[in-house]
Amino acid sequence: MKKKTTIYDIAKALNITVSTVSRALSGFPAISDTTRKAVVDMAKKLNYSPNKLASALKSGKTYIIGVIVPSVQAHFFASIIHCIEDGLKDSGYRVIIYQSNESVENEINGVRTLLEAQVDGIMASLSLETTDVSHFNEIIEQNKPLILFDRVNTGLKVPTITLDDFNAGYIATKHLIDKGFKKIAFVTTARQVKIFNDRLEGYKKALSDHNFPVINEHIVLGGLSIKDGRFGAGKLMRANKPDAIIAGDDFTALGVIQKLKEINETPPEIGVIGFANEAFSAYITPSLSTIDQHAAQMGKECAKMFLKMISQQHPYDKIEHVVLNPSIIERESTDKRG
Amino acid sequence: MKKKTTIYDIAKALNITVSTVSRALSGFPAISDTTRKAVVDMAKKLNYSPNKLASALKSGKTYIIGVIVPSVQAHFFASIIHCIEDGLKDSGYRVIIYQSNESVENEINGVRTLLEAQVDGIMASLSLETTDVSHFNEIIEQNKPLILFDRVNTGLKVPTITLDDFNAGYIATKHLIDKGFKKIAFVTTARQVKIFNDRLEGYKKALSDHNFPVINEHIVLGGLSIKDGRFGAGKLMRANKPDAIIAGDDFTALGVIQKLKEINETPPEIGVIGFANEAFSAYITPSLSTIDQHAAQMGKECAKMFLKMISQQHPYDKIEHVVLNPSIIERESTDKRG
DNA sequence: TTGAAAGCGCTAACAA
DNA sequence: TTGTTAGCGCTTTCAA
Repeated sequence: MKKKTTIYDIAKALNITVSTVSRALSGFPAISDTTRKAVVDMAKKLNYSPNKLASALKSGKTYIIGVIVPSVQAHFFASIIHCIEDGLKDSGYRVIIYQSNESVENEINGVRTLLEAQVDGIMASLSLETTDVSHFNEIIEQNKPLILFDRVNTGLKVPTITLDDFNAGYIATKHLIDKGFKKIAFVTTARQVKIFNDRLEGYKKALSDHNFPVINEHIVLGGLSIKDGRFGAGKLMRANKPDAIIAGDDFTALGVIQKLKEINETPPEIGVIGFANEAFSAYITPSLSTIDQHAAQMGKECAKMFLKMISQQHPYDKIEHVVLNPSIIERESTDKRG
Repeated sequence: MKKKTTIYDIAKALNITVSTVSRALSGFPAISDTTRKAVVDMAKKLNYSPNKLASALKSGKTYIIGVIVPSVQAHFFASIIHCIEDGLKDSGYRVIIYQSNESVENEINGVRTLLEAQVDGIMASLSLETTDVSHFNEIIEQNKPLILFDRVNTGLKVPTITLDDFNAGYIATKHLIDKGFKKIAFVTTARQVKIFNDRLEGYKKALSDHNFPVINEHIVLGGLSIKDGRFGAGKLMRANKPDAIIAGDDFTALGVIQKLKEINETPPEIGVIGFANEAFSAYITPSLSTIDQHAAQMGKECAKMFLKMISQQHPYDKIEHVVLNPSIIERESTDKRG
């Protein structure tokens, strides 16, 4: 195994000192063009590759930022990550991803691991399990930027990028009302997570704004998954049948649709709408109406926010909260005719 | 901004030396229990968090391995990553993901970035653009494990984990033949990428094994996407119409199905099968028959291979090639009755 | 414009 | 069982 070349090798070969080499390589201004060229050429010749670890150890900056998400298998988070990377790469920052798999324990581990890796900042979307958020405090204490997105928690005094989920719930409901549905049910998670609560509240508000009663047995609290969707739809259709169902996310909506098809109430006979615009939502039959959560924009805003925070001398000098507006994507599953 | 605690702070507080602290913290055996306990307690008290950078710089091991994939937005790669992480976490290794977005340039950058970050090894699946693979040589020269998976290249003398794609193409074709389809077409990429070539060859072999002619105009070479699928299906249905279409991947198959539905040749009237078992494939209408690529198993094998490589004194002492067998998932799109 | 030298936080060989 | 000390490869202050 051949020894890796360091700036010492370059220095020795050119009979200059490491400081000169370091300066030449890092674009320091006060360097003669000849020296710089000689160094760069020699670096290439010796096949030099900088050790970012050493640089980071000395300078205290790794140019790596950590992103904690529940799972990259959800299209929404994959998109966000993609856009965060995109928005950050011109500034030389790289992203490292940590998946919590919806477990607080993993999330705590993630924060620790990323901090030990000396990341320059962290962006996170909370796991469904997370209620206590004290494990994030260490980031703030180290004065490193922490940005929460989508699944946030008001207990932390940090910038957030969110969707207006109350409004998301509201417009989903209003859309169904506008389409002529009169008995609208809601299948969602029993967990006390802000964004899901907000959607439910938006639903209730929309109902009462339009003089519809909020019927308790029309709200099914369970989980969010295809299975939960099937279960929820089954339960709803057994008694006091609704004529439309809002599902907490697109996976759940898919389960609802499957169940409804099985019992010959194929949407839009019963209207169905979801949240998140997953990859499959446009392609199932009937295609699923859903609320678009603007993953791309959310990722972009995260990147922008991070850049803004490190440009301030104190990252938490002013804490901004960006709220994006959801929009509805109308497809067949709510397209009731007549 | 308060100063971070280091092992020096712990040493000072306990009136011992840093080496003792280091040993106590890293589970070195020859340490008295009292000292160890004192150190651990003090570490907790001072809220100590190790600087992995410094440790890595000194020890030469970061316990981070880099994974280069075309995109995490493809369900297949997201699953693989998940399983790689899973198989590696017990050994203390973390994964950092780099997306090539199907561009060689990004791939080259990825290798460089990961190497500069001093990863302990790299796993990669090649971009569609990649033909020259010399940028991977540096990894081998540094004697670090490199494992290629799924989209591999025989030019590199490294372990590989692949699917038997020839067989994948063969069984997809055979499945259609068994179902009674007689004029089977193939829509795939024009790029010379091994796995796609292999599938096509498997298709040809299956045809000739069953005494069907290989008809040139039944092979449409373009790209792989929903759009390409629509285009391919359109082109095929214009002249010398096939009665079944194999698509290079599930996205392309989705496009094919969309087009066929539009012209009232809804599958399985015309049979359609894809590759990859994407997230949506089970849920579209008709549900899509496809070839399962065993992402989970592939990820597991990658992790296993890496662990094996680092356990040898020279990672490339013996180079293994793991080939997984594809299996077919039969759904509605090929379920021709009578 | 360049050099000398200290040190980032940790590990590990050697000594005691 | 613990201490001493020399680095890992780089950046950066101070001096020349």
